[in-house]
Amino acid sequence: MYKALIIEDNFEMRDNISEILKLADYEVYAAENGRKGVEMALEHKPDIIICDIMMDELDGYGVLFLLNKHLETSTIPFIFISAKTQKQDIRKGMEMGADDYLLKPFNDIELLNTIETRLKKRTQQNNFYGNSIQKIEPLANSSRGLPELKKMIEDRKLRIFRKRQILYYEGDKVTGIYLILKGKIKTTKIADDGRELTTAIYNADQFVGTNVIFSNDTYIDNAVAIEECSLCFFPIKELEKLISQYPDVAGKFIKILSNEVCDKEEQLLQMAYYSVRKRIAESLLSYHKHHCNNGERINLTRYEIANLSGTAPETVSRTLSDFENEGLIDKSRNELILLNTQKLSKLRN
Amino acid sequence: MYKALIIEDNFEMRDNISEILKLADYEVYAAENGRKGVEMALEHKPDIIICDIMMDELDGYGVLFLLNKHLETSTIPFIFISAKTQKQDIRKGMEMGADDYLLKPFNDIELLNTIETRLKKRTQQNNFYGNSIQKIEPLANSSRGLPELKKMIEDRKLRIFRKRQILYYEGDKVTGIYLILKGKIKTTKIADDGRELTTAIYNADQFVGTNVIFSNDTYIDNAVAIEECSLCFFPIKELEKLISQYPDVAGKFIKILSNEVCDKEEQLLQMAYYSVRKRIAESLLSYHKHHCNNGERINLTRYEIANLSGTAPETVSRTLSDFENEGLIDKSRNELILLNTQKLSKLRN
DNA sequence: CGGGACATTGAACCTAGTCAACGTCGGTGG
DNA sequence: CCACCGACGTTGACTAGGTTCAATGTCCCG
Repeated sequence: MYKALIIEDNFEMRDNISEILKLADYEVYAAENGRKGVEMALEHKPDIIICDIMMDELDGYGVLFLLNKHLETSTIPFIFISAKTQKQDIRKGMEMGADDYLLKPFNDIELLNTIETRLKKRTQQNNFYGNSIQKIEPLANSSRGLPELKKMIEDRKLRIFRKRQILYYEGDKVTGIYLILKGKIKTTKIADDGRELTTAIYNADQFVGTNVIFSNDTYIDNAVAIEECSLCFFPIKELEKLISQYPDVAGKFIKILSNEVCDKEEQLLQMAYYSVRKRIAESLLSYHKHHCNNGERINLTRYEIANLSGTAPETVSRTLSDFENEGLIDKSRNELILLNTQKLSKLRN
Repeated sequence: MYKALIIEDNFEMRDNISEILKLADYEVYAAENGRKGVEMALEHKPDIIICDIMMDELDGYGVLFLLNKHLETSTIPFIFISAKTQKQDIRKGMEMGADDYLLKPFNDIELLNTIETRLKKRTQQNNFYGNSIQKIEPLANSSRGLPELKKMIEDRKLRIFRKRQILYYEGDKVTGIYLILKGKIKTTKIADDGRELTTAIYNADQFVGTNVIFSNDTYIDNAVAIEECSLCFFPIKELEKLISQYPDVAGKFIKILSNEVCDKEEQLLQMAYYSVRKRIAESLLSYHKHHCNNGERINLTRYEIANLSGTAPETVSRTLSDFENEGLIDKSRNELILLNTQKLSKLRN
């Protein structure tokens, strides 16, 4: 029997939903404001949470934010209910990690369907989780501390992030870092005028946010899922404790970090002195090398390529057309193929 | 009684110098080629080495290179003798860490003077060394491994680098990293067309070359002394062993590295989207903040500022003139004073 | 005092950003 | 099912910022 938690300040609405769910054989908990909702979630560990957005004591976004901070509640499917049809509101909810959206008014069927879909999806994820943990094996290959690291991975449930969902913003208080089990994450920095620079793209088996370990209270860049991802979250304190105990874990992160420094230095040189043409070529080559394993195509938008190479989208468009004319690449609207990586890597400046 | 080692393939020359030195009460060893010279240096640990450049088996540069790799011999004063008056040859020798240059022909007085000067200088350095080790104290403040690190620092003799002397080149095999006791070091990368980007400037109490720990076989940037420096060298293997043993040492380096990553990301953003005007301002501010503690002036050449901000020296010149007209800085030929750091940091792009 | 390194200034040129118009695709709603 | 909208891509024209080349000036060192 599944446990469901309803957080809704309107009495009628709350009662109504409770009734429906009880009839559908759920064990139902109900809270009349956000604060109580969070308390109940932590106490009862429900299997699913349905939460209104507009509430007095603590609104739905706040509830989601708080629950995400606790490991035990961060993986519970979370459904917003709201009359807000504004796209940006939905977007905001999704970015924060809500799993679904119920728009008022909705009927019983819609409600139950939505909940069931989410529960089913979560079950699938947990099955998948069994596989992805094996992929971690090589990461935790030997000696003392790394098995502990592996155990940390196993202990925690994985978290699913949707495309475009935000892991953290620059300036957010540091909670922890993420290991990617599946999918791609990009980290970005935003310039004063709003232009965005993609500082890195991470793949499965890589850590995101390592640059805050032992150094920062707040994140110094933004991290966003660029496709559906499953991630494993490591609370910073536990991780730092682990590092302080096990030199092999520490060594692993030193290695990761010094590689990052090397990469960034290289990027820096390119940014400083290479022509846009060359920078775009390098961006494509690098992306291809790290993220297109078996003949996969490059599926970045012009805008994303521009952010990677620090240019304007129009310039990317032009340059790609040039490349195509010169027989260096093949391009369609949303796919790129590198035809001559040799030549691409040896462009004149 | 000082021990002197002469490495010289010409018999007459070698014999001649030996005689002079013996008369001056040195204990003299002589080798007739580079290979033997290195062996003897390692065996006898002389107090000073006089070495010819042009030799068959192993030339003077090779001797110096090999001796620098061994800790026990790397701090021995090293004097080249050569008929080469070419400036670039002298420069090369100096860059490699030779302490002085004797040009053929030279007389007895010149020889003895040169040797004595070097020996005296080395003694002074060793005295100074007693102070600088105390400066390290705060670095090795607590807990288990850091005292070991401190011991490593104490155990090894410091090495003096002259202005413009090279610590390592990009592509060189990694031997170790350096801790700065006094002076400033810059790391640079060179673009294909020869333009140079300064990736960082390091100060006393900072480590240079941390980005190779656990990751690279060869250095990925160049490191040069920008003023007279005393450095402490850590062989990479010993350091990595220490890190593997002591988590607090590891933690220290993780902290250093993640800070570096953060810095470089910020630089990257600036390089990508900031105007040259703003980049130059940021370079000045950053240099001022980190390297001009108590009202010191900024003493970088236009060329160096250009390398820091990824521009052309002419542009720096122009921009600085603009800044001066706007009352933001005061400048003379070789000194800059920031008059209005507030305004400088808030330039429009 | 002369040479060389560094700094300044001018002028020409060119790369890449910006603004704008238009094309194309996919999804949504009437 | 079609029309429309919005997001993304392409192309053109214009512009400005910055590099480059070159000439000249200034300081420091031997």
